[in-house]
Amino acid sequence: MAKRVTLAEVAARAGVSPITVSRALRRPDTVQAETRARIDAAVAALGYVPDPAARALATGRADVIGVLIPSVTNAVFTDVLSGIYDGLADSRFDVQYAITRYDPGTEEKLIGVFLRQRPAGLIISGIDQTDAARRLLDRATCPVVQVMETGPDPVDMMVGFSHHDAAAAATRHLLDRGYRRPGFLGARMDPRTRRRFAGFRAEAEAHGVFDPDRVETTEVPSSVGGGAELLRALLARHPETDAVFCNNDDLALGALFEAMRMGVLVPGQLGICGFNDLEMMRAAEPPLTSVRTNRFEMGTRAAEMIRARLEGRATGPALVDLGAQVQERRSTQGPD
Amino acid sequence: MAKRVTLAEVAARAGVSPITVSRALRRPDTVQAETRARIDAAVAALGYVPDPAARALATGRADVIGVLIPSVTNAVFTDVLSGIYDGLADSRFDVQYAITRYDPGTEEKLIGVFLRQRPAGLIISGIDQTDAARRLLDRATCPVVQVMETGPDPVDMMVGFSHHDAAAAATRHLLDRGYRRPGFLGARMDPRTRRRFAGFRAEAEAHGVFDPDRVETTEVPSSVGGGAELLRALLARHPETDAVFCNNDDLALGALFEAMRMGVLVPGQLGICGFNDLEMMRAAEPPLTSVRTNRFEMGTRAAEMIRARLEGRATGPALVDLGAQVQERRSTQGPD
DNA sequence: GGCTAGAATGACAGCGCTATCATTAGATGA
DNA sequence: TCATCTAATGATAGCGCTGTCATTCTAGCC
Repeated sequence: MAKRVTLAEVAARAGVSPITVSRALRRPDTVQAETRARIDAAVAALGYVPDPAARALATGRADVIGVLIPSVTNAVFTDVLSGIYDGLADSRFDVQYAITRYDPGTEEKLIGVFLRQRPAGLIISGIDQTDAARRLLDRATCPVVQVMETGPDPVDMMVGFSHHDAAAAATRHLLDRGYRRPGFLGARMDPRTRRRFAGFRAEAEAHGVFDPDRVETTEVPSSVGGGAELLRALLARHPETDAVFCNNDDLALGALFEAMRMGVLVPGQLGICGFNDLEMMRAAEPPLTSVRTNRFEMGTRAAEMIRARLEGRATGPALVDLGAQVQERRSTQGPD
Repeated sequence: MAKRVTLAEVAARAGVSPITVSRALRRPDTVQAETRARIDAAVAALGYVPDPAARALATGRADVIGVLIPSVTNAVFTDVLSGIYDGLADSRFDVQYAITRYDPGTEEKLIGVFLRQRPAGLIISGIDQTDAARRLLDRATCPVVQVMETGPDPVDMMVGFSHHDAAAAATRHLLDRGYRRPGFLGARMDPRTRRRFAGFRAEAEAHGVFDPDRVETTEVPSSVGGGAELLRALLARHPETDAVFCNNDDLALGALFEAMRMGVLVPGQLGICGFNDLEMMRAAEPPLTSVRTNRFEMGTRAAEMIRARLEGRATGPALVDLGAQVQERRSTQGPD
């Protein structure tokens, strides 16, 4: 591989001491312009790149932002990841991520592993950490951001939205459009999913239209095919159902296809509303109503909050609620 | 944060020297069972976790597998990433990824950054590295795996399939089913996309049915909405088109929805074939034909190849072709 | 001229771990 | 019994960098 070039070699070539090179690289303003120029030339000539491990050992800090997400094959999380990556693009920080597989125990273990590396910052998904994980985080000396949702008692900072309220708003939209026998389709009932269900339920109950038997859920991960199955099962039991709030867009898309197969007209006989507002929702036929969650921005904001803290800049509020917006489309135009 | 516990503290508690603790952790068989037991107890009692930076500095090797992918919001790559992650799950290695944004220059830079950390292994996407990147990789002292496709002259190891041949097979399938005026829809014409187009073209030409004017492409990233637009544009110019080979599944889904909007019957008036065989293809109505690319397995195999090399186990062939399989579904059943 | 403040640079030690060689204790064989 | 070998453990140094303090130099001032 590329021959290792050390600070000392750069220093020798520039005719200065290693520590001066180190300074020139990290705080250029503390080194005379002329010296800096010689050093820069030597760096370029030798193709020097600092060794992150040595730096981490010497400073007791790694220039790493750790990110914990449940899954990397779920677009919801990769959108956030992408935002984080973007928000850190022109910084000295690297993103290092790990996957919890929706398991709090795994998350707890990974938090420990990350903290041992003294990361510059930590971004974790959601608010459902174990007690032990919570204690670890409370003692962390780096900024911590919880993303994906808002809730009481943040560890440190938080960017997200209320899944309960977002689901309630979507449900209200269905009722506003005249649907009266709404059902709920859900897969992989993780905590956020449950809070969405709670929002659906609360709103439906407030209008006296909640029927626990029109709730169709499964523990398996969500998928388009799963959405089709859930709708089929629900309509078999409750053909009177006139709308479904789907826990996410994959399920909604599956529901749409299944409705087509069954000859059920959308939106006339069945309203369909998804959650997350993936790009495909707008392009579907009929276009599918969904709830826009600002995932990319969640990532960029989380990154920015950490950077502001680390760079000693003024930080905004510690809790940022990005809200969620019901994107009304034809699939919930109302019953015939 | 968790108080730092060093090797020395563990050693003191176990009544041995630090180096013995180090050995007990890394090569337990070289330490007497009784000693090891004392050490393990001390490790557990103190909650010791090794400092990766110090280890990397001392060994000149980081226990990191670097992964370079073009994008993290494209399911194609995250499936591979997920496979890699899975294949490394019970190992001492961490995955560290970086995003090239489909830009060879960025990729080149990132390869340099990664190599500087002396990773245990490197996984990169595709075969279109710059000359400079290629030179860097050739001099790398760690295993390197190119994933996503196969090609001549691997840097080291390779797992993938021929995009050209896979596209040709899909095209042949369309022709076998009786379609005679096939078109091509493509977005973000990166090198792999181009090779798929070349496969389509070669096969269509071999059957005398290629018309360069039935090719509709755009440079913007692919999306469902984009697929709809491309199909609309193609059919506006060439209403005689009786089938489309779509460069990926998003485009195919968009094409399906657009066909619905236009009242074009699928598969009777228009056959639609996608690429990658995402889960939704099977669940669509009509179910959409696509080309299965074994992305998760690509990841696990790449991880396994690196592990085998690092652990000195017998390595299989350096070039693994996982092929790609046309999944025939109703959307290409044939014209009326 | 002598003194001081501040800017620029350097010397030194050490971060936590492991590679390398050295040492010790016990086993083996003639 | 003594040399010889092997297994187990230890002492030492150093990976590449940066924190801390020390030193040098220049400019400015009375």
